Amino acid sequence: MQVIIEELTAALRKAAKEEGLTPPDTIGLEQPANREHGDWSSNLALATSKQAGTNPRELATRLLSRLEEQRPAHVSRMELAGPGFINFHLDASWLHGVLRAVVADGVDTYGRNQLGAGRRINVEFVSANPTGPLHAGHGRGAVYGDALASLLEWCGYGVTRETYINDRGVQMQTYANSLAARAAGETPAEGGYMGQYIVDWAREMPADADPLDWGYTRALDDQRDVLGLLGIEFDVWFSEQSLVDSGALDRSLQTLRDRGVIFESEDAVWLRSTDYGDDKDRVLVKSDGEYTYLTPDIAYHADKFGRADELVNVWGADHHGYIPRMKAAMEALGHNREDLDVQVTQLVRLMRGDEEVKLSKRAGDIVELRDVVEEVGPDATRFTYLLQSIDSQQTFDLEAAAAQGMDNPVFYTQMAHARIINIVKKAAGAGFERVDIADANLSLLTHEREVELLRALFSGPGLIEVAGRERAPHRVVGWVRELAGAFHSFYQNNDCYVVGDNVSPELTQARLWLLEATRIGLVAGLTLAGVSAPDAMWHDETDEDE
RNA sequence: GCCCUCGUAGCUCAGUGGAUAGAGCAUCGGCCUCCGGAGCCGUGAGCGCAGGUUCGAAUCCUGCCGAGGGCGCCA
Repeated sequence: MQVIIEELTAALRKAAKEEGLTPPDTIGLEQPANREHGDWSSNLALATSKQAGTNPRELATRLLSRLEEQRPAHVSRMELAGPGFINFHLDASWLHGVLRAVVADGVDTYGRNQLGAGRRINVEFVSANPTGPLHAGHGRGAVYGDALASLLEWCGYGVTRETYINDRGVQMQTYANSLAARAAGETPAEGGYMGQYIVDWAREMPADADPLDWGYTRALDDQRDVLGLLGIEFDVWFSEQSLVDSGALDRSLQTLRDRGVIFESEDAVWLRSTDYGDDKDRVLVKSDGEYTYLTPDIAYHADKFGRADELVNVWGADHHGYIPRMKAAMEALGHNREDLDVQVTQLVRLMRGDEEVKLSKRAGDIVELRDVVEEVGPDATRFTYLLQSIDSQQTFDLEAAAAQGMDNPVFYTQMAHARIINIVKKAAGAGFERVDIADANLSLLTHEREVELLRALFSGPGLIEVAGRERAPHRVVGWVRELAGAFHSFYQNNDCYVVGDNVSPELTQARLWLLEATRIGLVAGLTLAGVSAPDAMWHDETDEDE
């Protein structure tokens, strides 16, 4: 599918060499935003004019005459433009090859790449304390982490989805105490968990149950359940306690000691993290003999490095200050700091229309993720979380996310898929089944709307690779919305009926294949987002007979 | 005070160093008997401020202003 880039690049490189220049390793070639600037544009002359000892426009003119001697395939016209760009105008024929390639790939292959080259990558996300339900903020990290994992799989990584359970330490004990207090009809002690869910769960708890064990299971089940609603399943639920039980924690502490990066002071054990870029040294073992939070987490990350080549952590914004010390610790253990990538999700503000949603019915000062999913549905929840870059704070409007209308991006995108399914069904009803693609005359697809659709399909794979590199699944979502938009424009246009009195059977065939390619793109994009591609957006009486 | 993220259209947000910065909603003006109904087409309006690097900066660097978050022998 990228063959057009290779051909144009090769032609440009050849022309540069003929001019006695050493072309850069990667020749700039892009699809200009402005269609008047052609289908493809190269900055080669701008980038090498200094080397050539002439001005960019002069150089571009010379390169153009070289290119004219052996015009690359599909090129209908080339021109010098602006400060020295070389613009290529192509026949629509280059896109017909794209259509064939998309269809040959199918939904399971379209857009895949080998960015990861089979490297093992561990994506850790959610990692919430097993002391209560997940809230809306967790939802953003959960959906982001899951979509990122899917994206990385698509980019040729071997992916492990993992979450860390903070199942030891004071938080757990506080939680158990709070449950016990509520079970006894008392208010939890100062600093305890005050949410309504504690009251509810204490009521469920059998009288003879151990609040710690029972509460742990109850919270984890709740988390697993709500994640399941969103289609999120972890390969590994990693217990912090297991690091103590297995001796892994002591071993990693010993390794740090052996490496000479530990010192003792004021009755505490410290990591000399300032040697590795941290702004202060960190306590690993407190003067009372207890570990800090950091210590088991170091052992945990060391364990993950034993199972993967690269680590990605998805953390909430409130943990960002923790990054330098964890990177320092990994470097102190001999790992590459670049192999630990921490992605930080900024805060989510929940709205319902114009009104800010601050309180959950049950959880005290947070809104439960479960409430969000139940109000807007799994697909819309995922899609909405994924609309924006995690670097920006997000305003999540429950009302808008739940709306059944084209204003809602998830509905809009899924609707494109449903429309395609329906058109194909109607075509079949009119006696049109797709012929073999080799027998279809794709060169009939030259309408502006058709060309736009094909361009969107062309750009998908490149965009997915960029998204994978940038760890930015929201870009895939942006792309699939664009594809849906291109389809809706095509669909709505009165010149582009697939089946109709004014449409030749040959054109119907070509358009059916265009629909199939579009369907593949939509399914691939929606799948990467973890969102369904429904065949219909609603049912009426006649449909329900089936 | 130091660190992180953000600051783009009236609003919510995109934008891999490229040319005239995009989309949705809202405004205004057209269109829609057709495959499926919540549409389609067009219009106006913007890169927080000041420097710097570059042939070229919303993008990279520095400073300032503003918003949010973080700076524990808490987790």
